[in-house]
Amino acid sequence: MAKRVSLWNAGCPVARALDVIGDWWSLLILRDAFDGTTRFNEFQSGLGIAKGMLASRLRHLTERGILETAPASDGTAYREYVLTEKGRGLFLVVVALRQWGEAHLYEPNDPRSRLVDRDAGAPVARLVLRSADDRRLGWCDTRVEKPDVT
Amino acid sequence: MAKRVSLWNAGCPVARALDVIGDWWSLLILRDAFDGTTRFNEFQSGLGIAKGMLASRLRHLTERGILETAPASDGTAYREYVLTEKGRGLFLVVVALRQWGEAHLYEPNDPRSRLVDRDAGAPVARLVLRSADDRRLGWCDTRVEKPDVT
DNA sequence: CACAAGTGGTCTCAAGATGAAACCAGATCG
DNA sequence: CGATCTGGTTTCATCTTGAGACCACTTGTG
Repeated sequence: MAKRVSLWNAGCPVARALDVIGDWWSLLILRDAFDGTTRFNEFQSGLGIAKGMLASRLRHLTERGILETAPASDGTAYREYVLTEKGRGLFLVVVALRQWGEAHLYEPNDPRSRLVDRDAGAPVARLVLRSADDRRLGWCDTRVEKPDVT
Repeated sequence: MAKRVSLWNAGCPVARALDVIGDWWSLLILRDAFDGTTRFNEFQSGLGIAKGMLASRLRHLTERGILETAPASDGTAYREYVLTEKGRGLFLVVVALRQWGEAHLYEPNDPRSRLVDRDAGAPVARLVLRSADDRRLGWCDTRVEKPDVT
């Protein structure tokens, strides 16, 4: 689905990433995929998305190598959508969004889903940015280095 | 700008976060903001966004407490848009997107911007998800725990 | 096997979101 | 003071999205 503007050729990885998953639905579809959803109808009823949109998004994510279709694991002739390695790489993006949402968008006691460690059952730790030599870095300890234009 | 569907009341922090910054332009605006952009015209020419859209997005981000307007730091009577504490919290989301883009969307030698440690000048380390007791966690080591519905 | 229901879509149409460009008021510059 | 820059608003044409009808194939039921 051609966007009005394509960022595909941008020299910035953020822009290129958004070109692939920057629309309203893609990250929600991925969130559900990480949560175990695999079937068209599951996505559709879970998200309340229009079928046409869902078909278009799933096609797009598949073309971009984030999802792939596989024969249904329950033995029926239907297909299911599963995350590829590349798609699983987006897990941290979803986690970062979740942690920001938890920290800034809820009152302390609002009910909300939590991401927990499967073994311990405890909430996961907050993500932290570190330098190559393992110092903790904040936003202002970093800068963006433009590519060489030589 | 009311979206067709609002996710604001979702019990999922990911959905609620996307309700705020899930559209095509918001994360790009934030990326530029993290990169030091503060003025309307800077955003507009840097992104190639239509002025109406930009005004609408900036208003939205301001209403949601992610940006705020301040008197221009250069002494003129103009205003500038700066990130709030809440907005700076989105830094890790942008970093996660960047790292995924770098890892999966570029050929090894394609030129691209990099996020580097300001002191050492070296690229930052990859984000890692850890448990409360500091074990490294992968996607399948976690699960989403739904809120109590008692 | 016949038939109803479920799955995984496509197609169409109205409404909403977006891009482009004109226009404008106040601030700044020379 | 007039020209230009900044930070928008308004309007309009176009693209995207949501809702729902429709359809082919699969599965389940008797």
